[in-house]
Amino acid sequence: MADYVKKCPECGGVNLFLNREKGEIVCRDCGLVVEEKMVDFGQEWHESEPEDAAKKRRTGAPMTYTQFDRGLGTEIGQRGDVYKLGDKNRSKFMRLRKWQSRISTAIERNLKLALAELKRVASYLKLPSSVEEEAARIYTLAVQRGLVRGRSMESVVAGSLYAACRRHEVPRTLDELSEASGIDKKEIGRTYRFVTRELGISIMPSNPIDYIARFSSSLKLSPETQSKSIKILERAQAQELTSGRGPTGIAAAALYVSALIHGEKRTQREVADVAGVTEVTIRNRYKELLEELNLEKDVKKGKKK
DNA sequence: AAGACGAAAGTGGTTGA
DNA sequence: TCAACAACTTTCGTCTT
Repeated sequence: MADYVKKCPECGGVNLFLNREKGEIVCRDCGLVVEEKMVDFGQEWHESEPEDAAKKRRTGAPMTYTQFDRGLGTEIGQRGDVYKLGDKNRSKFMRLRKWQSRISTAIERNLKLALAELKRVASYLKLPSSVEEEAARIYTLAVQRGLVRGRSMESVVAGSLYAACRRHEVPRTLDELSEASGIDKKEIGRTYRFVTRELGISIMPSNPIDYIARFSSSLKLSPETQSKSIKILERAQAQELTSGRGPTGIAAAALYVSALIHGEKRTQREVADVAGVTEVTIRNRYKELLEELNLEKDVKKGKKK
């Protein structure tokens, strides 16, 4: 499912990730979309059954959204970088301005505020623009369904972003979302669950491997260590070691082991902080990994270096 | 002195009656 | 709605480097 190719033109990172499903290559260090072959990011409720009018109807007025999607989709295709962000924003707000004439002012005003907040949080987290767009779409749907009622706008924004991250397999932890948005972690989790359930958005359980790139670069580990940890994770998954466990803990443990193997020792504390788990959790996962995958000898080899 | 290890008790979320 | 349960955290004492 994942291939690693060449280097990111923006930051020189090696964490380029090809997502075949969506046909895009994303740099996981800086979030740059390096290449995008497939334009349509539309959700399944739009694209999967274009002729099925009954199903379409359940999300309200699909044509408006489809146009919205398409318009943005072509923009994302450009080799956007920080310097071009300004242009993108401008055209997005132009588009929003167009909406003003069509949509009631109450909803429109809320959206404007919310999208500004969304943009702020997204850029704080350095999220790819595709994720930001997805989150905006989710939020818009949530507003139309009246899901914001009784909840703060900010928490729904955070929840939408979290959902968008998960869908695009560039996961951020609830802690990170919480720090960026200033919303309580629990609250984000709640609205996230609520919104995804109400909108019928299905989300795969997040994969520990998705966290590796980011943790690894925070810890300044070598690419070898990083790919080794992914191999470890793949083996662990094959042996059902990962199910039911928190993905961040497993990712952290795999990274810790593989750092030991390659003689790039990091303390449990360091890894734990980056991953947002405790040392104890790392130890537990670490122990499981060692005995299930007999990595003891490899670790010893690493120590000699 | 710092890190690693493990036991024990506590917390918040999920599940199933 | 409530109790059981698993994963994770907190805290703390001991061992290792």
